[in-house]
Amino acid sequence: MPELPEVETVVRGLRNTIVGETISELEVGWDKAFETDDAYDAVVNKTIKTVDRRAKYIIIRLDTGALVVHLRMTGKLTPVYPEKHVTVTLHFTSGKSLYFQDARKFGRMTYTPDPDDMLSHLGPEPLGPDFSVAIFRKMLKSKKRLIKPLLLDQTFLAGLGNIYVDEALFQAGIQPESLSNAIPAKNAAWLHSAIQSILQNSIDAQGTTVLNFSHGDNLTGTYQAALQVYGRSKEPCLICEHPIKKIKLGQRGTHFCPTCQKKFLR
DNA sequence: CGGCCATCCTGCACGC
DNA sequence: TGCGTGCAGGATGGCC
Repeated sequence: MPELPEVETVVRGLRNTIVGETISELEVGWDKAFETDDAYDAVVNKTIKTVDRRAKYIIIRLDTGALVVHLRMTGKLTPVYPEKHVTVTLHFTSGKSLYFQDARKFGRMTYTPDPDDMLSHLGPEPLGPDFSVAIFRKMLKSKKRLIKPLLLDQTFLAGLGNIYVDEALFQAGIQPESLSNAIPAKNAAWLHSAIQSILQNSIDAQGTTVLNFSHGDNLTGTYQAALQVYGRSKEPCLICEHPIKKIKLGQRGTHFCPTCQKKFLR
């Protein structure tokens, strides 16, 4: 499923392909994918000005207002007509189209007059300029929550998904059931560093690959091979060879090394 | 407030 | 081979 780096790659592709296009028609193939209420008039005959990313949301800004897209698990945006699972289509006056393809139908497209307001509940961007180690330490101290569900909470920190949280906690030596306010300063700094490097390395890896903008189905090549705990249940830890453990935490599959990652409770 | 649960969906891995 | 079952997951909202 698309994590933040995949969404960033999609956004960069869209900047090259749909900016400047004028929407001539909005076609909804799956009602829940786009609540149309007043959207039709707000969207048709509008021109795409910019494409931005906020966390895992894609913001397609129009003359006024914006289309906000979340790909969730299986969503893709592609200029090539996919034979199946098309939930929304934007047709352009140029004759081109943009297809929202989503096999599992979790993805959503929304029209909003004010995207910044719509997304104002989100926490800081992990790669943003304000997300310093000092700030992060304060954020962790201010909560008394299990670290894994906390990192997945988009109002706390925006853009991390299940896979990258498991990887970041492994790199920082923190057991996922640790309490946020009990994490030592050193581990908090490692976690901060791990979050940023995992995201940045993954973005860089995709940026160096030739990809069309329909990319985003899976973790591709480079980064897939770099996963150290996710999906490696019962396989030996790459550091200590102890079997990787998998538990359920906050409804999510959670992978960690019981010996390399310490459980901080107070 | 924090944690847990169900919900939405369908492809896919697995077992018989 | 083919079928049935269960799992996967991001975000939201309800409940205790």
